[in-house]
Amino acid sequence: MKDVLVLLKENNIKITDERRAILRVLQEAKLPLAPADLFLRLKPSMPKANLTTVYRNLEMLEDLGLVKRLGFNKNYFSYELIDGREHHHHIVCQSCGKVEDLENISEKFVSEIAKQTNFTIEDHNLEFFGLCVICQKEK
Amino acid sequence: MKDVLVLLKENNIKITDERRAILRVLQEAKLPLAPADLFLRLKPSMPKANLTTVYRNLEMLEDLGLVKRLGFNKNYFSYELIDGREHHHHIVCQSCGKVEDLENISEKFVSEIAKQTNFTIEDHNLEFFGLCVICQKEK
DNA sequence: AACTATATTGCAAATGACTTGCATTTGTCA
DNA sequence: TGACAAATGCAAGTCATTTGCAATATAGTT
Repeated sequence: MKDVLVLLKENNIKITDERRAILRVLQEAKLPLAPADLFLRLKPSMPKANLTTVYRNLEMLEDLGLVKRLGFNKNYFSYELIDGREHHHHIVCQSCGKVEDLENISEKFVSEIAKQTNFTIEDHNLEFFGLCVICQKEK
Repeated sequence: MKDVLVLLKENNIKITDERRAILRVLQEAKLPLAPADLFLRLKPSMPKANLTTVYRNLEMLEDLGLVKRLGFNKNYFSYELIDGREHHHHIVCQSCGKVEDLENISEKFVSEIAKQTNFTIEDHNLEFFGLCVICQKEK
């Protein structure tokens, strides 16, 4: 968490209560949060939290590369703290909505695509959808 | 294209001028189109085309599995005709926006994820972003 | 501790993609 | 051709997200 504060300072970004709270909630959530959801979780400890500010801060954190925006929901984006985490992807249960992380997706795979297309690959998004173990049993 | 008309009939869906035109434009585009873009391309041959109808028809075509909705643009979805095409993915140039198809992504990859997570995998979205050959040279 | 420059916030209003209600029109099939 | 269900057009609504601007807070500097 130290690194984050340093990075903010380096970018002339002031450390406000709401920012600290947003970072904390993201960290505690351990799952991608939609702005509205983050806002709700912020409220208890920060009654004057403001949804607009949440949006602005998520955008700022994304620009700094501290947060990743994920588009697997139909009507809104979710945001996840990158912190020092490994690059990873997600698998989403289509029945209960649970999100699990996928670590260890081989980079070999990405370089294969680069070779195939001659693109320089800067980023990639891999999303998997299906039924988690619990929801499989409920069928 | 015959199969499409048969499928529509089987679902009590009427074949209207606008539907024929939408299918033709999607087919000619050979790339995913946003509803607004599709609407523009529709206009010349169909001056009374209506954006609401475009939305409604894309949704219907998606429900029938004739069209795939893609979310790699920030503010809107794009739609691509599936027709008889192989399941495939896309790589998007972050500079010029060009979209290329990726065929031959190994299914081995998907089954590996299934084993790792114990999910039943129903769907997946793989998107790659980078610089195409032309835009690499312009740097 | 007060001062200043600049960043941040809060609120209300705007935006823009997409959806919906409903009256009118059109396709299909007997 | 006629009847009925489905499709369309238009206007209005929805909802996530963005923006303008005035008020406030932060972080150096005196």
